[in-house]
Amino acid sequence: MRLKDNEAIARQSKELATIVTQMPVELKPDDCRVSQYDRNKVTELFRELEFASLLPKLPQMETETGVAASLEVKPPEGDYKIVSNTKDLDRLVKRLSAAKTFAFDTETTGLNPMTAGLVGLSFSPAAGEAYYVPVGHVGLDPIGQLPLEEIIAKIKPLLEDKKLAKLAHNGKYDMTVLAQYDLAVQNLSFDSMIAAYLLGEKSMGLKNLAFARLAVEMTPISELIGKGAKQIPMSQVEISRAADYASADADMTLRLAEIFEPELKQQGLWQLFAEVEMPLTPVLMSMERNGVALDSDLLKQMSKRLGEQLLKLEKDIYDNVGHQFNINSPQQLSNVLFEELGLPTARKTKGGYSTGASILEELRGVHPVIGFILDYRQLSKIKSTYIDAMPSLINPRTGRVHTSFNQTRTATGRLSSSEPNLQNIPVRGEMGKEVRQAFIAAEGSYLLSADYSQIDLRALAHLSQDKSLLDAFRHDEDIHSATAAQVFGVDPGKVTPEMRRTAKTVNFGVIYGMSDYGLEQATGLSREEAAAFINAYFEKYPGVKQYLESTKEKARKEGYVQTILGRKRAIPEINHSNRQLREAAERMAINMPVQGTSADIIKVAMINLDGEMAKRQLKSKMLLQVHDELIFEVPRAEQKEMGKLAAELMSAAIELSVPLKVDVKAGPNWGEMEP
DNA sequence: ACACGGCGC
DNA sequence: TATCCGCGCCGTGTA
Repeated sequence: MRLKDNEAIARQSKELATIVTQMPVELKPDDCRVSQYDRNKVTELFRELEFASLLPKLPQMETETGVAASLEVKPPEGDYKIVSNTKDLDRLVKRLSAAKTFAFDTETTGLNPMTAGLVGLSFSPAAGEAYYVPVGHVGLDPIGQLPLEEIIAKIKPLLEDKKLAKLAHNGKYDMTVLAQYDLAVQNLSFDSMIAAYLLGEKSMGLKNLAFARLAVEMTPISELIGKGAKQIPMSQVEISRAADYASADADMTLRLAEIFEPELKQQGLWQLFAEVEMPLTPVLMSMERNGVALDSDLLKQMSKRLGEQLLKLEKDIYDNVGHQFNINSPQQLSNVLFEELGLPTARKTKGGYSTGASILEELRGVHPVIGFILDYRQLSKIKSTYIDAMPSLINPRTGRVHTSFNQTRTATGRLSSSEPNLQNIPVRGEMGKEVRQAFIAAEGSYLLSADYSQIDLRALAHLSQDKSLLDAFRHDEDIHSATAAQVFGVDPGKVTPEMRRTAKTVNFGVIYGMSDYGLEQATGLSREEAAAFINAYFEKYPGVKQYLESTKEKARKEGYVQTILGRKRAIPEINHSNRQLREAAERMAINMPVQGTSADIIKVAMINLDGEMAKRQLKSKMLLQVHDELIFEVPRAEQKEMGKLAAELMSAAIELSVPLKVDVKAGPNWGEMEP
């Protein structure tokens, strides 16, 4: 079920949306947060969405009109108070102190926590009890505000007190905002967004969760600040209205935590939550706040140079084709190549024939324009995505780019990075390298990179306990060469580069659930050769084959698969009657435990490293994580110690049946690093 | 808003 | 018989 389906349904009927939100989890009567619903409508909807098999699980009708009695959706209700004088503020501080645990939330002027201004703070020490402290509202308002300094001075000791447990929804955001006010939140012990993520909720927004899990329909923020061009900042919203809104946020966060905590425990996810995900949040916050420095001059110079090269390529392309057109439009390009020039076609898309790189690559020799187009594509991608877009993301205050690491985005447990995505900076090719050279270390420092060698395959070796794979890693063999030797049946010394390349493709292919068709596409092999290779592979690695089977079996039986730390991914379509959907589900089931175990490992490493760096009072800073790699900014004097520490703690993060090997490099920028 | 294409691991 | 190998984010064109 995709989110957009839910949203479309939600527009028509909130009640149906609620039911569908619960899908495809087994429905219990309690899950229907509606006063009534029309069973015919639901039936129709489920058939349309191919959920007919779940119809018997719908709560039974209790009346002849087909109306089931259940919970009712309500607006947020509670005792919400505004704190705008010293006496009330002092009282609030005492109340929160006594509670030992409280939820909090911030209202700000924007979405970017690095630049947003604080508008107000809300607190909830108990369900149905919340307080709003306005600090940054502007304009005339019948309700007053205390001075920012007084509020910070009194709230700071609470938020910085390690003995008081804080709850928040997307707490990294609030912590980052408050950090700009020199307030370092300690002991964020429960983030309801992360809890929802681990529990496999479809939508992680507070409003959606409150609706689906608490039967509370919260006010959308657009009701306060508007939307589109007519938006106003929260600072211009009346205090009384902001207070209700913000109080509900803190209140619902607390209530969600109360139901999520037992669920996490019951599902065996508590340790992952409390000892990995929650401790990771402040580490990510500091990485984001650290940011990374850019060589703006180099970017400018590259932009100019690439612009000139692109103009030349454009001319070459137009000359070859005979007229001008928009090369960036796949549709127009398809027309030119396949209609006008009559080149052989491959895959079809909606707008015409596919013009992807792998297809153009096949046509390289057929027409001289193809080479120019491929070059154009490559340069244009690098220029627009990685060069021209970057300067606008430099924070004027820090002069650095501060990516955002999202902890609740991926299906496997990996992090993702956005605004900008620093996890997909080019690395291959001349130009790719040059882009990386624009990511530089501060004066007197180096960038240091520590990356896991073959972590996914090591995770596979551990999970599958395949004897040959374990052996290969225990003897620190070149795994792709070892695979090639095994599968081609030659001596390790006799493996050709070609053989190794094929073996490498297959090693990765296994992790992705590759078919003979997939292998054929990815290599030059014929279908038969590909199938034979895969067969030979599984004969040499029977443990891997067995593991893949048992993983799929687990998904079929339990409905989910897991990583080494118990992280779960639901695989709802594993038993689907549509073969394509079912096989796609199988590939997800195979891939998630491997990719997710790697993610578990590096997360633990990050937490341990952050702790040890603080303990040793190192000046080095963790800047980036790129799935199997950590990048630090390291004063020259700490380079040796930091390299050793990173390698040690990354290797020791989680003990597997095979060693975890870590390679360390350093240099003045991300593009020029040496061991 | 969506599809395509393309960058990373 | 035909067949998209997993996970992301983002710029561009098209609607």
